[in-house]
Order: sequence, then C-alpha cells, then structure tokens
Amino acid sequence: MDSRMARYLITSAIPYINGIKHLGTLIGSQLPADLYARYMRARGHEVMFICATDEHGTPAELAAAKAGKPVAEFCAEMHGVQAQIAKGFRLSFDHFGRSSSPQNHAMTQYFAGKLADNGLIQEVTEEQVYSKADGRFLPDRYIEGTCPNCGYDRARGDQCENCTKQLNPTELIDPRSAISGSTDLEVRQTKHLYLRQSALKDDLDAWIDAKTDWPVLTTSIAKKWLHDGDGLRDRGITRDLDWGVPVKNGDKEWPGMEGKVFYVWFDAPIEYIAGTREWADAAGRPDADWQRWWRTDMGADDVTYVQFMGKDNVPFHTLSFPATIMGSNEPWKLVDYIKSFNFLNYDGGQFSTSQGRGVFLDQALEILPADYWRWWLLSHAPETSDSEFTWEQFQTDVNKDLADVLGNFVSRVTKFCRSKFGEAVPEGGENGPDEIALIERLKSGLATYEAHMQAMEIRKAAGELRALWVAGNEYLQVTQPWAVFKTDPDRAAAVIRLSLNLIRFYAVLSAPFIPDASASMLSALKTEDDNWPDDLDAALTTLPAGHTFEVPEVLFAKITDDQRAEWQERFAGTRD
RNA sequence: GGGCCUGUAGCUCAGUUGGUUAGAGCAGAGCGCUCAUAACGCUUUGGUCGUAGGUUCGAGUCCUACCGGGCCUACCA
Repeated sequence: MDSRMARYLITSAIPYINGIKHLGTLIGSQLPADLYARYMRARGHEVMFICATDEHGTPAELAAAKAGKPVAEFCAEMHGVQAQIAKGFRLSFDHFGRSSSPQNHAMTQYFAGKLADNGLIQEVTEEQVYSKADGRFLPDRYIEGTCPNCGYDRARGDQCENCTKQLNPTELIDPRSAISGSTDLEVRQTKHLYLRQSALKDDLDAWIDAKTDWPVLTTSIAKKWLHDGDGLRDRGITRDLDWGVPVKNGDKEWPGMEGKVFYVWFDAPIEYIAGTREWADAAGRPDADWQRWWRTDMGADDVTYVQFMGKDNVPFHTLSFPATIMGSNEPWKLVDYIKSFNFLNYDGGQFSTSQGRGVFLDQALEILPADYWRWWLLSHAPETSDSEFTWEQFQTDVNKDLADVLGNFVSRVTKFCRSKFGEAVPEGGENGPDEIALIERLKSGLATYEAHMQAMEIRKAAGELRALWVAGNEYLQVTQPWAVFKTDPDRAAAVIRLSLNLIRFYAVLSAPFIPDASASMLSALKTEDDNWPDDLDAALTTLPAGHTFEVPEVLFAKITDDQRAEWQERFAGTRD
C-alpha cells in the first residue's frame, strides 16, 4: 500500500426532498463534491463520499399533501427519483442515504442526549401560532396578513416582502394561514428545546479563526453570526410536527416533549454520520467500518473531512453542526475544510423552483448526456461570485471545448491511424525534439492541474485540463503526421503512437469531469489501465506498438443552433 | 436598516503581500493546414479595470463616498 495514501471523508449538502432540483443546486454542492471524490480516488486515496436526501420539515409535509400522499410514502418516492437523477449525473456517492433513516433517528437522539447530559439543552416555553383548520402550528413565514407598516396585504409572518420590515406574526393585521387561507388562528403555548450555542461561542470562534485557508465566503458568514448583535444566539432544535425524528434523550423518553420532533436543521447534518452508518449496515459491515471515518478515537484521526455546500447552508455547517459535535464532548470528527459556492443564475435571473424557471435535473438529462452538463457547470462553478448560465454560452463552450478540442482530437488521431496504419498502435520511429517538448509541456500542465484539484480550484483546474487538450492539437500541427507520412512513415508512426497514448492520458485526467467520455475513450483504446500518470514517460508508453484499438463513435455531438433555440424557448418559463 | 460578497475587453472570467507596455477562453478579423465532428494551428482587433475623490514615487490592487448586482439577517430549507 502506498505510504502517501490518505483518507478523505467528503460530504455534499443534502438536497431537500420536496421536488426535483435544478442545475444551480447541482453545481452548488453535489457536482464539485463528486469531482473531488473522483479525483482523490484516482490518486489512490481512500474516499468515503456521502450524500442523502433531507426529508423532514414543513415543506416536505406540504409537498406530500399537495401530491395527495402520506409524507413517508412521498419521501420514499422522491428519494428514489433523486437517487435516479444522481445516478444519471454519475454522482459517485459511496452511499446516498435518507435523513429519515432509523440510523439517523438513533444518531440524532443520541446527540441530543449527550448535549442534554452536558447541560447544553434548555427547555423554553414559548407562544406560537396554531391553525385549527390546518391542525398544526405554523412557522412564521406560513402566516400571511397585512403589513402594519406599509399595508401590503401578502406580508409574511417573518418579514414583509414589500417594505422589507421584519415582523412578528402577531403584528400582522388579519392574519391567515398561508397553507389553507384559514383565519381561525390562535396563539398557543408550547415547549421547545434550545441548543445553547452561546455557551460554545468562544470555542467556535477560536475554531473558525484557525481556519485561515477557508474561502472568505465561508468564514465571513460564520463570523457575522458569531459577532452580530449579542453574538451567537441559542437555537430552537425542536418543532411541533408529525414528520421527523421524535424527540428523545438518547433511547429514553423526554418528559414533556411527547409528540414533538427535532428541527430539520438539527438532524440533517447528523445524517452525514448516520449515512455512513447506513452504508456500513447496507453492506453488512461492522460498526467499526463507519466509526473509523467519524471517531477520532477509532481511527478517524488521519481523516481529512471536506464539506461542499451552497452559501445558504454555511451557518449550519460552520456553527450549529460543529456546536452539536463539540457539545457532545465526544471525539467525533469535525470538518477540516468547507468549500462553499455562490449561486448559478439563469439567463439574467434566478433559477426558480416555484416558477419553474430554468433547467431541472430530470429535463437536463433528457436533452443531453451528463458529461455536457458536468463539464460546463464545473468549468463555470460559481466560486468567487454568482455566475450565469445562458444557452448561447453553454452551446459555444460545450461545442468548442468538448467536441472541437477534445472530441475532434480523438477522432483525427484514431481515424488517421486507421487509414494509414490500421487499427493498432503503429511501430517504428522514435521520440525527437517535438516529443520532448510536448512531454515537458504535459509535465508542467499536469503538476498545475493536480495543484488546482488538490486546492479545489475548480475553474482553474478545468482551464488547465482544457489547455492540455489543446496541447495535443498543437503537437499534431507541429509534427504534421499526414504530410510526413508520405516521405517518412516511421516518423508519422512515432507521432501517432504518442498521440494514441495521449488519448489515454486525457481519459485518465478528464475522468473526474467527464467520466462517461473517459470510459468511452479507454474502451475505444481497448485498455482498462486508468492509472494516474505519476510517471509521465511510462504513462505515455502504456499502449505499446501492436496494441489494437477501434475508432470510437463521435464522443460529443455538437449542439445545433436549432436545438439551442428550442431549449431556450422550452425552458424560458414554466416547467412543462 | 445592518453585515458580507461583487462590478476588469461584445460574452464568461483570471489578476498573487500595490511595482515596468492589464491577461485567458469564447465571439470578431486575417493567414496557414487539410488527418479530423466545416474540425485544428498561428497572428490579430477589442478595456480612462462601475463613478468621483484620496493615500503613495507608483493603485485593477489600499482608504472614503456614491451608483449597480447578489447573498445573509437566525421559525423555509
């Protein structure tokens, strides 16, 4: 076993269950996480890549009601749909779990118990709005009414969208349920558990301060919450809902909390741990197999834990979840690096699930292979600011990068070889100055690529990868095997032999971005050797003279103007 | 209202601790090549770096104000 082998625990923010997600959520966490996981595996490291569906909370109940199904059934179905989509995009989760799993129930109750043991849970009696018609308590924003400030008649209970004034639901004039429209509301007393995050503020602050290499986006949001106003506030971690993890103290009942569940943002991050346990259970593995990823006293001390998420999820991952871990006073693994992303906009506006604006993941896979989306989204990942999807840009970028630069390189090399030498790596000739120059170029480019991938500089990594594809075309232009062949076939053979090996080199390097195309390339070359080119010279002679191959189908068909126009029209407004 | 992020060529974006003539890809123009998905290569036209001040020998880079975009603001997740 390689002594440089390291262990990487990678989690993607878990997507909410209430519907099919759009391209923005894919690039915000799952896709970059997958890129990183694939890269680390390719480098020979041991990887545990966990994702799941986030299934609890009011929106899930409402979505189920709208679909006319029991919420458990609805979630099970939607989990299946999301799992299928994840598979379609080639997301290489080691396990795609569910926050509603028995494992997560147990783990969530376990952590709550530990926090209570350590004096970090406080019971608070508070007043909340209850809707008799809906038979449920209403979260602030599910109460609508007239704004006392500006008179807007569809103000929400937390804030008026018209005048932006922050509100309490009780301040609304003529309040009504946003769910049923019922005005039969009353204020009731109810008891809830609060996580005393404030008690851990200094620990969290010191911990965040030490993370000088984290993205500014990540640390600035955390610090804002830590220092704003009176500092980090305690947070309610229970809700009056039917669907969720029942409130328990470990495996014991929690007196006075009957019929209540934990708040979705308390149990959702714990699912990262529980999901790993689901993985072990599903494979019939012992507990030690998941614990070695999560317990620093059981082997996780050499694990590097990286989380991926959109910026909207940062507070929960920098504060609440770490507070849960720290507050347990047990040696659970804390995150080492948080890679956060801005949002992807759609043609000048936002993607909108409610308005059906933008491209949803099931539709995306209907119209184009996963690699097209993976490449474009990753090479435009919103790392420094919100970024923009337009169909024109998507079409020109994908056609140029994938079809012209990479796909066409594969075509011209394999077809030229077939017509002049047959479908086998040709023999004869040897490397000269052009080859030495190319290999030098590849060597430095490879080092740059590896550095960017290691640092999760995704756009820069994509740029360098593309530059390496270009280097292949430049090499052919310089060596001109089609002209040289007429006078010196051996020389042409040497060029093509290296070029065919270059295709394998590209397939290996590109696999984290475009796994399907990479597989096609390897399969056309009739090789299963996908080893990382740690030794570049050896890597470029992997396919010896005489090794047979076949000319592959066109790797990437171009997006035509007609297609682009049609999709632009189809995805402009409401979801069909 | 407050906090943070952001505004660099037509488009999408890089620009390290402030240092000589501001970069890349795409799009546009020209040339070359003809093996290839009318693909590839080379050259090239585009920018008073949001605006106005300030600090400095020197500012895209630091400070202030203003204008525009975005996110968050703790009971949506």
